[in-house]
Amino acid sequence: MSVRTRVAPSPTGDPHVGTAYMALFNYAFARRHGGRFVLRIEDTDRARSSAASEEAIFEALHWLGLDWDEGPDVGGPSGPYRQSERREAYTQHVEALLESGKAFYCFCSRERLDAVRREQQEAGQTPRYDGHCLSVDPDEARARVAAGEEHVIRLAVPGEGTCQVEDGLRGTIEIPWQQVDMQVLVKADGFPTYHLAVVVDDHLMAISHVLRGEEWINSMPKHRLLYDGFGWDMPQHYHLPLLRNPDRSKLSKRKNPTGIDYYRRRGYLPEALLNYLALMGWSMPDEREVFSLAEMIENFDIDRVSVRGPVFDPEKLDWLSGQHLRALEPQDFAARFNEWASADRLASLIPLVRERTERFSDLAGHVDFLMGDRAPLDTDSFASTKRPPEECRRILDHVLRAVEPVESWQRDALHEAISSLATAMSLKLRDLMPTLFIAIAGRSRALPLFDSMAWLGRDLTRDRLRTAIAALGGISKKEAKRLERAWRDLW
RNA sequence: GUCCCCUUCGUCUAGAGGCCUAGGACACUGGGUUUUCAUCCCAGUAACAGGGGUUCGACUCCCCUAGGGGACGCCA
Repeated sequence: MSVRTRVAPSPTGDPHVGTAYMALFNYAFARRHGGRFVLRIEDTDRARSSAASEEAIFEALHWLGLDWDEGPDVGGPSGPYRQSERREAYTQHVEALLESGKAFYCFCSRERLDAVRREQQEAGQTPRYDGHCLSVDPDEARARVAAGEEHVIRLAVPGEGTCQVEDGLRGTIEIPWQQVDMQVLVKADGFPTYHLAVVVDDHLMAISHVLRGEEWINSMPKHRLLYDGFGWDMPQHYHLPLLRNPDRSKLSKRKNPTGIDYYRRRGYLPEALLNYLALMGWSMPDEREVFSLAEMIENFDIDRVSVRGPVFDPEKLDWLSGQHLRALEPQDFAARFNEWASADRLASLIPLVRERTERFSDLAGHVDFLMGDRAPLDTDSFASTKRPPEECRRILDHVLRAVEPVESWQRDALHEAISSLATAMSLKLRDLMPTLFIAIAGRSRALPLFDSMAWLGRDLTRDRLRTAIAALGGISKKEAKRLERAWRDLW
């Protein structure tokens, strides 16, 4: 059997380092075994998926050099590779499940579902569908569906016993069926959920080995039921550990920069990021730590993956980046630098600096905090704002919250979000700005701030606000509560 | 709360019963090279969560406890 692996990101938001991590291991595994690596887009969530995000995923993976043999943009024998374009496959297969009684129509209202869930939670049980619509006669159900009644399709789950599943890294895992929910397979909008789509697609695309995040372990029984229901063999599954924040919770953008683009913009070499990610849970047989993607592939052995959730450590990434950078020949170094400080990026800065420039030598001084890192900050850095650290922290905390929901990270949207924040705080925008200038640019006079924030991008901006707050003494648990309340009272 | 997974230096890890006085890397500390800084080199601090077994022998196997994480959505 030939080896085929896949990475299956969902195109919502900015491409995540977790996606790069999964892509890397699936890529290395496929290459090591002379197999094929597939990119599949899981865009079954109509509300959140976007074409822009999909494009950003392609771009990010290309930058990393993790090229796929089959995918939505390059095609392949198992296409289409976008789940939204594979709907007949799902409806056709779920029909078989319906006929054999392994899936059933459900007409329950969300209100009823919420009520049931609440009761179960109060009774200390695992929230789970109570099987209400299981008792609806199949013919009656069909009639109701035909009459246009809103419905979903659910997976029928055994009431007793335990399910055994195999994880390549952990061995046999047993989960009581009682714990497994009668998962929705097809939503009211006719789109499949992840669980249906992933099983159908992995089979139809002949995926032989699934390397995915640990968060999916508890879904294996549902998938097992589907594979059995279809009469298919289950691919070998390996659940890789989740990348962690320093507090060991799952790596999240609230606590860490998680965008691939963040690392790209800060000038990390893609090979360094890949090298670092490879070290998260995997090691070379000879314990070498600095290596290339080719060397990783050459030595890749899934059994050398450890299952402990590794904390993402930016300092070690920095060191690795230095190792790769210094290994470059001067002309390559220059070429790579050129690539990073691309003509397009530079050109996008010109409108901001032109009015302020008389000689080219003025330029570096203007864009230093954009192309480069912002100067390191401490409490004194904010002296010019004439605000005590506590107030600066409050402003920055609230700015962080205010820009969080901004979808299109553009100047006008940022301007609007922060203006309304100022109004809500009973401040003039210009009273709020000095603090923000220090946090973002590191000085009180700099290029237009909203343009700068837009240019920096979401992660970099968020990171600067966060590090500025830390420089101001940080936020204690008590203060966090106070800020949370103050924020809520604002609106 | 229920279920599942995990537990070696601060962090990433090596370790598949005796090779372990537990090795390496980052970070940190000290020293050296260097006009500065950085690089580089050398040295140092620092860990098997706890308790029971199994065994002649446990970091390695089993059980319990504790801690951490994850899942419990018509999100993936």
